[in-house]
Amino acid sequence: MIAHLDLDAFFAAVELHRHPQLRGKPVVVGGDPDGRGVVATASYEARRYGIRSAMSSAEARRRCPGVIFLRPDHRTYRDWSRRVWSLVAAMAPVVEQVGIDEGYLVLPVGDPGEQAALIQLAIRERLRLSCSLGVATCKVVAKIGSDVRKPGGITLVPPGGEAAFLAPLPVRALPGVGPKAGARLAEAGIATIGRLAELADARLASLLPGRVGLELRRRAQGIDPRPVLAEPAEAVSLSTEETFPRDIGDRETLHGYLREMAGSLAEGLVRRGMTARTVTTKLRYPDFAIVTRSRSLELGIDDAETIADLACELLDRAFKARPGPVRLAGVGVAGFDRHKQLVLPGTDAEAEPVG
DNA sequence: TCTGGGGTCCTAGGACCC
DNA sequence: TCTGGGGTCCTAGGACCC
Ligand SMILES: [Mg+2]
Ligand SMILES: [Mg+2]
Repeated sequence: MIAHLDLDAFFAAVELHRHPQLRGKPVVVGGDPDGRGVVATASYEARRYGIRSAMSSAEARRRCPGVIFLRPDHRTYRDWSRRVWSLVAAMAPVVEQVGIDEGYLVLPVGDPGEQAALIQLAIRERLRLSCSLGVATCKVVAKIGSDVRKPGGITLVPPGGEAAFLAPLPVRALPGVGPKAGARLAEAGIATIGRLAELADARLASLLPGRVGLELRRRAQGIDPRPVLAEPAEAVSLSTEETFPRDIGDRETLHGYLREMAGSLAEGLVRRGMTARTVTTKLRYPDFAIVTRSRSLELGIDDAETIADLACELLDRAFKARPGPVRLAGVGVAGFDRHKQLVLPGTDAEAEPVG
């Protein structure tokens, strides 16, 4: 059996440790309510006012004028996250962290419900943090399980009971069914995971085309062969972006921001001992449309100048397709290679034509 | 003064290769 | 010489997750 563990209102919970006088009050961790900020996490008291993650901070304040806003402090959350996951790692044989506040674990031998309760208790007693767990035979069922009795819940789905557990739940509870897929399914009258699970091939293909639909139907049936991985996945991209308080149309001003972002990306690459072969510039326009332009090089780079020059050139290219102003600009790098990698002598064999 | 920031993965067409 | 069938890489866009 495996478990999915998810910390409850994690950012808000960490902030309540730093500001205990705020306990019991509605608290939002998020961006500027007088600007373009959004809610990252709302405390459970704030949720009583209908405040939710991703809601604009201005809307959150309309719903609860007395709500206390705190800016996110990711470094501190990462520190707390490390404490949680090293504690869990000491109690479970295999741990795969998949986000700052959640992960999968293989439970130690013994009664799975008891083991999950022990881990939950340890996190509560040692770190004073609340978490929820789902225990099941596969990832997707464990993950949904951790969600259904939040906060502070444990849900155990017995082997063989997966499909029956999932069937009555709303289709949006299935990870991978987001706003778009959820709306398409709702239009078609598919409200529950059970209905998705029993869709015939043709109907599925018309509603959720491609491999995505096939995979979601398998998950809806409680079938998910993904293993719990002991090794963290290698990063495939690194990016930084900024939403401006006011839209910016001036090319030179944007170049300045892009150069700054290029600098922090270069730092990130050097710190990781990586080089990148692809640079991408991203723009978001007032109508929320996103335009990206990217360019790949033959050799990897990790210096601020080169990334900055490319990012600015890509912005100019994007502006030819669609001129500004923009509300957001960003730069990303991808196509990583290990820095100072040993170059091996060529081992290519001559390939034969096929067919 | 609606709508963050950092990510992953998928799709689809064209280039190019065998 | 009316037209195969892969495969990979690149680019751009998009859905989704926390
Ligand atoms: Mg959580
Ligand atoms: Mg989570």
